[in-house]
Amino acid sequence: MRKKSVPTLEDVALEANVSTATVSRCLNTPDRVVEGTRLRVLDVVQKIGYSPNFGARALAAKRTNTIGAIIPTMENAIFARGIQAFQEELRELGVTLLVASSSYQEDIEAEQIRTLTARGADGLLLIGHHRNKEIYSFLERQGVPVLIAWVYDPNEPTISIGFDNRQAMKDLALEVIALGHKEIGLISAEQKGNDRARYRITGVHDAMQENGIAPSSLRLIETRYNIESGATAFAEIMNSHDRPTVVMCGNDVLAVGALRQAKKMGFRVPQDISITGFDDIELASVADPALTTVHVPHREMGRTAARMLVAMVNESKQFKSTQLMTHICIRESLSEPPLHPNAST
Amino acid sequence: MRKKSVPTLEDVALEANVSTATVSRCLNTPDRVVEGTRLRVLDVVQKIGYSPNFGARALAAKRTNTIGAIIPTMENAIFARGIQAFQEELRELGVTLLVASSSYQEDIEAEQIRTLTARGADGLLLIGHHRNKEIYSFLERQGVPVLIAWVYDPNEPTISIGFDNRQAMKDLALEVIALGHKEIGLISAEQKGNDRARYRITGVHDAMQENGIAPSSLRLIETRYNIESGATAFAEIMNSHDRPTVVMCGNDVLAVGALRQAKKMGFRVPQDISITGFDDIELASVADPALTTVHVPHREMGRTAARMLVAMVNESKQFKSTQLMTHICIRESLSEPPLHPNAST
DNA sequence: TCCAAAAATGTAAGCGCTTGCATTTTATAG
DNA sequence: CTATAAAATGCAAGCGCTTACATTTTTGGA
Repeated sequence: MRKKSVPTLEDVALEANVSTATVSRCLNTPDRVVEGTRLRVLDVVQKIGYSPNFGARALAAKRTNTIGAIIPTMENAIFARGIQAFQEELRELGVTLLVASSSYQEDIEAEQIRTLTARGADGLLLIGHHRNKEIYSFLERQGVPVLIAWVYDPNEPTISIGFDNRQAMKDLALEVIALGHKEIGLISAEQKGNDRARYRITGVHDAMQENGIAPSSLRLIETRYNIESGATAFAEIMNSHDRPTVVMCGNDVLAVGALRQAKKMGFRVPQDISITGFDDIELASVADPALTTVHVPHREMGRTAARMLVAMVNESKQFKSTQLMTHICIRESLSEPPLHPNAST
Repeated sequence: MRKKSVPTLEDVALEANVSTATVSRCLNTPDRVVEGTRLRVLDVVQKIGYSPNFGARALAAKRTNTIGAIIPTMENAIFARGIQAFQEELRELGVTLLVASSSYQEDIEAEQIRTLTARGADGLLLIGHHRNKEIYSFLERQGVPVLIAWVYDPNEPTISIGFDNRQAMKDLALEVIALGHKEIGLISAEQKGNDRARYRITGVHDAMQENGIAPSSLRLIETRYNIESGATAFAEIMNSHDRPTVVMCGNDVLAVGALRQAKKMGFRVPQDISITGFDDIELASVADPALTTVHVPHREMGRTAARMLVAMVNESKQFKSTQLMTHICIRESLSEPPLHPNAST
């Protein structure tokens, strides 16, 4: 029976007849070891299947080559593409990514932040600015650089990479209004702890204001982020006595839910009711009718975020927030309002 | 200026006037410390914002309360729901989840396995049985229990939790054939290194065989896992001289791509061509027409996997593979074959 | 009040690795 | 061939934590 315990640096050293220091150097700074020795050592490493203990390494070297990311959810595609790109780029930079998800809950996020930090993440990617002050000071105390993604807000103290949610949604709302819509419904994710949602709502308000439509006339429903909730919210809006002519949605997932519910309730989209989304995830173009939405450059955001964060870890100079541009993606689900709004159903 | 360095156990001990052992116990086995002391210590912990160093802890305790999972991709929803459930359950068990994705590449997966192991994952969740022998022996040497998910195959030496991909696909194919289809197309993920794909193909073969249809008549295309590829493959199949009357797809993502392409090419689904999927992810019910597919109990699989794996880590007794049942989910995209197959387009 | 057993706490030895510094070996030049 | 600088390697001190074992304190019965 093979010796059960996992081989350590020392085992390699003994077997290769060198000191542990040399083995360590073979692994970390190979050019500081003469070729013969190096080959011999690496051979032994192979042979006995040595694999360095990460904890010990982190402890001794105070560096882990690891970056953590905490996203609100893995369950829908909103963050998936961006994170995937983030991970790919990190890999190329020789950095490992640890992902955790918080289920949109602040306390869970805080816990995950502690976990990842304790695990020695050299840097952290977080979504959105909104979170407890204490967390920021904790992070600062730990000396862990943080990059905020999916938002661009140069006024926040923490560096961010992303887009202007408020402006993007405003642009879309302007488009909607330009088509003649005055009665607007909005299905949003819950604002609490979610600044993206908040910014987007404000964007709609802005556009209404600018066109002399009272922002208070907005039919706003806040709900959880999934298709079902989108459907329910849509039903609620459409069953009220003053139906809007367009239902804008805080993201594509909600919009797809709305779309489905519209179909179920017998509304034709966009003839009877227009629906818009946000994010331009795959779902948006697959839906029928295809969703008019705001295109977000997820992959670009992920890759850039990776490079920025790694730079932040390595260099201590001051970085600045980066803005990415979104654009409106006109597809089929948005048109002029019907002439006789309540004709159908 | 505050002292820059991160507080350690010793700092807490000094401040609270106890030994480091006591502080450690307050954190790990609070009932072994008298209340007064415990409160005082925890107070100090709070005050100076102490957070234990994971590496040191893992090093000393030889246990990390962490489980790793490596999935082929985060980019589409196939694994998302299962992993989300897995994570939720782990959380309840007080275990942290580390997720990595391999982009369907064996070498990347091997690397991630090493990484997660080195990081001290107490156990590992992997998808599918197929991988290099060496990896299994490496894992065994490291003493890291492994659970394979998304597959059930009691003949494999490694414990698995999942469903019988072959049988499930066979059942669906039987259904398809029962409707009268004889000309069958199949869009599959690449078989290489993907036993789920392989099992599913075999399942279709089985059903054909059983009905006296030559398995060799199957129009099979292997492609990458995304909507676009599904669309391309569908076009290829339908542009060939002997079109099938039904295109089965290895998963819903491919099926949605096929659906989209069908629409684009002017085929009515299911009147002109039937399409089926596999997995029953959200996309399937949202698509138009809604996809006939195989429902996989993702959440149940995730939760059960979590409990099993944690048990495997804690108890060393022998575990056995668990099978979950799938069922066919009949929706709109499948019907009888058209009377005059090549009437349209 | 005293004593043994139980409970609480302290002491200190590692866990496996990196790295500054000391020592040995090799290369270079005179 | 020798002296010296440079390269390679070894030595050993931690990194921050857990835990077996030792010591001190508390508890409770006689």
